[in-house]
Amino acid sequence: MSVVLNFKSHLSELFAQALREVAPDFTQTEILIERPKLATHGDYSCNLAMQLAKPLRKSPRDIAQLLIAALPKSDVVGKVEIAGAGFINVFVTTAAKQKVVHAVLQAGETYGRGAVGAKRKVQVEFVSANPTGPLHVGHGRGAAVGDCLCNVLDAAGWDVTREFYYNDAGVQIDNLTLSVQLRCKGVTPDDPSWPEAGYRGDYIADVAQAFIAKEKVDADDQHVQASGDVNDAEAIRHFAVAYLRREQDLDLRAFRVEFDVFSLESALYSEGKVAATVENLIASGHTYEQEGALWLRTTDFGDDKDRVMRKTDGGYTYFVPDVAYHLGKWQRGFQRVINEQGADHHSTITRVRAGLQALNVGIPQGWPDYVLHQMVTVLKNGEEVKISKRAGSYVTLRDLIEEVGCDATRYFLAARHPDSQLVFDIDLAKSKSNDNPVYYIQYAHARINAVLTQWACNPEALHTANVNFLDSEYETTLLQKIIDYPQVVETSAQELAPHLVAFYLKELAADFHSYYNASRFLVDDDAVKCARLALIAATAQVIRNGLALLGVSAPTQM
RNA sequence: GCGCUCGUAGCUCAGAUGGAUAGAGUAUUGGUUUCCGAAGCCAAGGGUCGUGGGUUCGACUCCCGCCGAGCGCACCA
Repeated sequence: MSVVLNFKSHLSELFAQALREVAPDFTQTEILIERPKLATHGDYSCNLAMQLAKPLRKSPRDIAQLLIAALPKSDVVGKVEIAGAGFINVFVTTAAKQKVVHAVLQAGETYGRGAVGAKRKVQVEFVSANPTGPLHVGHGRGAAVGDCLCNVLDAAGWDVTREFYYNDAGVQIDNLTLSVQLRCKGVTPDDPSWPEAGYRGDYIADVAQAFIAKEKVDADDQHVQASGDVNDAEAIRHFAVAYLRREQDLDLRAFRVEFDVFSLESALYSEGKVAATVENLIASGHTYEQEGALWLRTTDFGDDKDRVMRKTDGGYTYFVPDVAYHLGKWQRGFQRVINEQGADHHSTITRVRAGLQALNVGIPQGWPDYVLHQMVTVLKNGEEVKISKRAGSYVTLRDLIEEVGCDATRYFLAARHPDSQLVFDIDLAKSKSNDNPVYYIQYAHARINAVLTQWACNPEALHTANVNFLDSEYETTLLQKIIDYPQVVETSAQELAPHLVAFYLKELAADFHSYYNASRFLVDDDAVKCARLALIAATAQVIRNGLALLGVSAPTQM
């Protein structure tokens, strides 16, 4: 006999059976089981009776009465009540809830993992910063959200590939090359001859110095040796890109973010994929020539105006390699592709999708998915810091990690809905870092560890604890919260909203802290002691599992 | 002007698929430790969910108008 812990789906099945008996003609009605906000409304609530009121021409409360009478017997279901306009409120038996403790202790770090992803291949592209400067706060948000999203999808059973795409061709790289070259020749940004589009940050001087010193750089499986020849623009370009890629990589590593695949824009050209894509688009009949340029009729696919593909100078606009790149993602067999980007890139969505539709190779409309995070505003000394790459005014991800710490930075950047703008107050994060909710969660974990350490027995003994003793209000609340965890992971993956995990953990920690303050654990009665310790050990496990999804550490002491 | 995202407590933010009395944290005020970690706990005050309509048994949630904020509107990426 398997232990029922997914009460939601279990109840859903019970109500489906009752529905077949009460209203055989309406078995298609969707059965919604939700968690009521108020404890007095039970553990789970069903509004089926209200939905059936109209078609059955009966009062919701009467229908509720019939449904309850037809509900199959289950060990899970305790009290069932009709409330309000016709809600059916179900109270789950404490015995059923108590079973979660051993389930968690047995499952360990796999507790909360699900199978809805069915091992389907999903690719998440995120950060994808151009190698023209250090990573800043905005990239940090992308890194935190993207990485947590990957963790959550993985936990939900998807086969996740993390990918970083970088533009190592095009005008911005030309500007970078020129800027480094000028620096090599001793020209500084305050010189009147410094180009308008040049990069002015101090890091340009670092790159130039390294190039002149003939340094060797390892990045993305490439090993680049600087020639030191300041007149060789191609050598400078190659070196500068590798150098900045290495710097970004070090930052990402310090932020605990790792990628499976790095894709280069230049490779799309050298492998002929851009040219092939252009030919296919021309063959599709969705292009035309006008004023010496080649256009794609993106208005055929919902864009507000057509877009240039090939400029009058013969070069391609950026979105052509983008389409080629995404075609490649499709051909690599990803049923699902998610692009995590800053909201300032939202205009590319329509263009890329239009290009893919125009290719007419069976890519579904609305493919790929996008998660766009809104902009991050940085406050320092109470004033907004304007971020300008060219001017070199920056708040780098490295600064944040060093000043605030990796855990707090990750939590802060991932714990908000991507759609909402984020104010990162550096002074607050630095000077009052104890206010950060991440410490509240970690503290709960450390506290549990302290108790278990003082108990000084083998935790294996907890596997045989008699959980029947866990019946106080604090305990059932905590049990229910632990039971909710797998559902949180699933919803988080479904909504592409990793911040839900962060909020859940805060609630879990709060339930634990309340329990902790109202209870004693190292009591004389061995059976009671083991039961309580088993519960908090399970709580610690869920905290660890949740923090792991956020990429935040779970210290045993702090 | 057009498009995307948003507007919830003084501040920072949750409220998936419409549900019952809209929630946390922080700040403010008061209480809490001879006892396992007080980075904690308990309690109080604080709201016309930007605004005006609409849809229905029911709207913070869906639709329309208006006001406000951010981001886009290149043969840059």
